[in-house]
Amino acid sequence: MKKEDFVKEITNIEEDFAQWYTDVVRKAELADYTDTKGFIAIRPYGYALWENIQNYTDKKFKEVGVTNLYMPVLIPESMLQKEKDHVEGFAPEVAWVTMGGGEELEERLCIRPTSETIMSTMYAKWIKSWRDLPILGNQWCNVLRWEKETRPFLRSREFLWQEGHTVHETKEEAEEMTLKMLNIYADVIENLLAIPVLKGRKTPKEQFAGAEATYTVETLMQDGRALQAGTSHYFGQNFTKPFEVKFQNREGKEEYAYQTSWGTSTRLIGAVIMAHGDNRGLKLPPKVAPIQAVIIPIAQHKEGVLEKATELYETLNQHYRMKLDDRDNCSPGFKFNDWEMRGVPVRIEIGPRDIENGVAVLVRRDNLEKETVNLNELEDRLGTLLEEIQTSMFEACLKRREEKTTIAYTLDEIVKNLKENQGYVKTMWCGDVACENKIKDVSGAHSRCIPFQQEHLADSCPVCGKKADIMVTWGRQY
RNA sequence: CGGGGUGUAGCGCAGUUGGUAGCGCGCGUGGUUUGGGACCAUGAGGUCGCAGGUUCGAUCCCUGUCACCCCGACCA
Repeated sequence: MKKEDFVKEITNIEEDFAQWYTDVVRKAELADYTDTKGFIAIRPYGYALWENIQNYTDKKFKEVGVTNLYMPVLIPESMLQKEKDHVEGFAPEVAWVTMGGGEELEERLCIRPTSETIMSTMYAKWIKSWRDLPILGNQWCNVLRWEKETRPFLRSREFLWQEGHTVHETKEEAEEMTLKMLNIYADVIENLLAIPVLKGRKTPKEQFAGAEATYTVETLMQDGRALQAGTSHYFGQNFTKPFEVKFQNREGKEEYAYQTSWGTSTRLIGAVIMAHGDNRGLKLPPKVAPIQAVIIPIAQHKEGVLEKATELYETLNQHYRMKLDDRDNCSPGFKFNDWEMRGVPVRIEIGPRDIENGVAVLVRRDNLEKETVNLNELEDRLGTLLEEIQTSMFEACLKRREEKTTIAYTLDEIVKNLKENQGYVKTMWCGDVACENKIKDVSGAHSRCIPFQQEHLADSCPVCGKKADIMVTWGRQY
């Protein structure tokens, strides 16, 4: 087969980013479409990625005292109705169960789009006194949202996520928890997934249905579109009042508790694909890669090659997630491309020539640089190389984000910058939702957030010209 | 949900002015190969997205529907 034919295997990333994305999802065997719209099958390689994200995140949760629990997938309609804003926000995309055991149900049950209502209901039963607080619960589960437009990992009708729901004695403690969890998300995304985040608070318009404040970690993809990667909400007493989550405080008086919730999903897999990938396919940061290095024997039928490769595998596999590709029905060249498509950070080539010289060849996926390493230094070098790759992938991503971030002082500039550069546009904002809507209408960009790191760019709002002292970052989103 | 596009073998595509299908890759088997997508031989694999309609006959024409992709509106 000629080389040009293989190039067509996935769409060129510069030509059609969206198609490139779905090609990579399929060719790297992360996920596949099923017969039901918006429901994907996550394949073993994609699920392994999710498990690595889960393990890292779950450990961070537990370090701050969060414990896992599980709530039912079905929620009675009356329970969902209790918080007005929340229902209004979610009702349009809820799926309902109306039959059971062949009979119509007395009350229809919704398939959870999120679990604030049932969590609050159960917490109300468990909380009597201030001594029962805080409750720091989290569940790893699936939820359903009947989306119109779907795309693997980024927006499917069913998705896997974690949702944490905590209840506190005081407003201050709940607010502190909200930010603590946001910082864990930032840690996961930056340190594990090698994607820089923009931390900030959502504008009231973009806030979660029922929240008093929503904080977000925003990421930017290679095509310049923004992706909300995780959110953390402070609810105040918005849910504890209708759900009667009450406790006797230290003075013996009955009081409503303060609540938070926070979530991140398999969408993070989509973020990894779109933040790092290239025309060879997926590019995985070493820390999250299911396979950190693949060993490819060259001329493996020759005396001693496979033995040496196996020996290397067994040694390295004690400290790294390794794979030995000993398939005898494909050529080395095929294997190189195959593992590049799957984004494995390092490839180790070992052939007769290397064995004779006591070396192996290491090739890094991120920039395809090759180096020859003595076998007795291989283990150490692999370790430092994986760290180097992790760091340089983060830096490359950060650099792209900086290049795609601009400042605008007028409405025209916002539109112009988004058209020319995509990416983030920073402006001042007066705080009026009318100006926010205006920007969305003319540019197609939503406010990403009010970044924690504020800058004073100007004195007035680019839309209405009134006094503005809030800086907002805008961008077109997924 | 509006505008546009695409559905033929696992993947990429031909094709039949209406007479029920072919190519390349991949896959099975045997052999030769192996430092960037190997080669020879041989073989398996398709109710032409689905449902109606027109017709002696539909993969092809008509209608509907479903799925996927793109651009908008809505959302993790």
